[in-house]
Amino acid sequence: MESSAERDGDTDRDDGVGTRERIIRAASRLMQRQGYDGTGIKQIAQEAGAALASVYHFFPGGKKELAVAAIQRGEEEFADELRVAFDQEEDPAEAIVLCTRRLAEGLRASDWVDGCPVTSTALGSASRADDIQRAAASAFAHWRDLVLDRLLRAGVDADAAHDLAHTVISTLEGAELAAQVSRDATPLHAAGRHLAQLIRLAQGTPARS
Amino acid sequence: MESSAERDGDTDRDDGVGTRERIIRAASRLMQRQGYDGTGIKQIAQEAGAALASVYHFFPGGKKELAVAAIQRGEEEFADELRVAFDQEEDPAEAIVLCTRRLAEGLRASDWVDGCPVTSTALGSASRADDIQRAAASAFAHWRDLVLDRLLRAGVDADAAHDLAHTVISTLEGAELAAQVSRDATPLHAAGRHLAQLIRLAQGTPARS
DNA sequence: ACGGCTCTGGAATGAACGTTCTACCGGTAC
DNA sequence: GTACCGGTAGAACGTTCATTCCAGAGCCGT
Repeated sequence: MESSAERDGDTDRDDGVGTRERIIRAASRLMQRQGYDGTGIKQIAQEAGAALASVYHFFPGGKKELAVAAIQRGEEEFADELRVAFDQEEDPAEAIVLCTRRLAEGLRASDWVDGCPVTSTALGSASRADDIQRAAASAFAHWRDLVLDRLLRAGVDADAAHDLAHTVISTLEGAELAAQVSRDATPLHAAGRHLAQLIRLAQGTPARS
Repeated sequence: MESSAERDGDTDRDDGVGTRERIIRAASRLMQRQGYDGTGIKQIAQEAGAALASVYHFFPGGKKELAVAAIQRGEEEFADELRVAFDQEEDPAEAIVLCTRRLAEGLRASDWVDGCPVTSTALGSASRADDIQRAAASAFAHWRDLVLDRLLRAGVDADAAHDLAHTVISTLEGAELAAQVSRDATPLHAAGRHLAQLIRLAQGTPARS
């Protein structure tokens, strides 16, 4: 499945990263910007600095298998961002606010083209390939579990925490989408404030008025 | 290559619905399911029961112009749903809950393929065509204004209402996305509950100073 | 009957798509 | 050395794509 160590003897030839890794990165980034159908395999190979045959060597399942790998990569990236935010802010409400701020920064830095890598890859292709739909669903579930875990540790009631974890992910996702489409970070900032409000409410702490 | 020429509901013969209208409907429905790049113009023409040349006759701008029309159609559809919900429920919080329920029903009825028509059409193509991005942004802004208007009439403080309108749209959008990808209505139901909570909170908080 | 209009049928174009194939290179193992 | 194997280069496959063009259908007021 996934081999974390990608070095044989001396490396640091090209980018210090193996070909397979470069292909995944290129696929993830391109599909994030152009969607599944809008991204060609030849384009991925070129962007990765790899040969076309190499793509099919590492991903014999073709474009679909590549999309699954790209989605899993995107899942890990955002999961890391969530973990970092929860690590930097001990208050879960503040952590979510920090998260929205980071998303807004990333979006603006890319001139509003780098949205959620999972969403754009999965939308439109999920109805044709079950593997892709399953990978995207797994990403959402994984992120939700990270939030759920933090909410439970913050003393939120179990039933409320399950619901709230859903809404945190939905709102983050939707706000990033709205911000990307509108080319304006306001949806993300509003989402951060309101999610913090909901989390504080669920914790039993009186919210800011 | 014969695949279900006409079926499902009504394929809109000459029942007073002109060719141009049928093309818009087909484009909107197909791009909603398959995205911009995943939908071919020939497929749209076939689904609409129209000639390929007719598509270019009514939409000389080609696929891009067609996508803009499809997005505008999707905008109107959801705006109507919002208005109906606000009309049926006098409490804005309950109206949003009703809205999430309707979205969940529609999603399940289509076997989780008919998500937000604007999102799937705009994602991935907006970075290449400014017209499409602008149409999608306008859709989000229009929906937001509908919510904002209702919140203001419900006595919500102006500043709070602006923010809350953003979050209502973001969360509805994100929850529909999460529900579609996960093939599970839970995100929408949770979103309804939490948005109602936020709205009631904003209604009960009088404007300060 | 007429020309003038909107709309359509079907073929054609050139480019891009995903995928497959064969030949080849640089190693390590024998 | 020779044999082998993971990885690469590039051409070729058949298909589909968006778009264009033109000849002709249907209908209109005259």
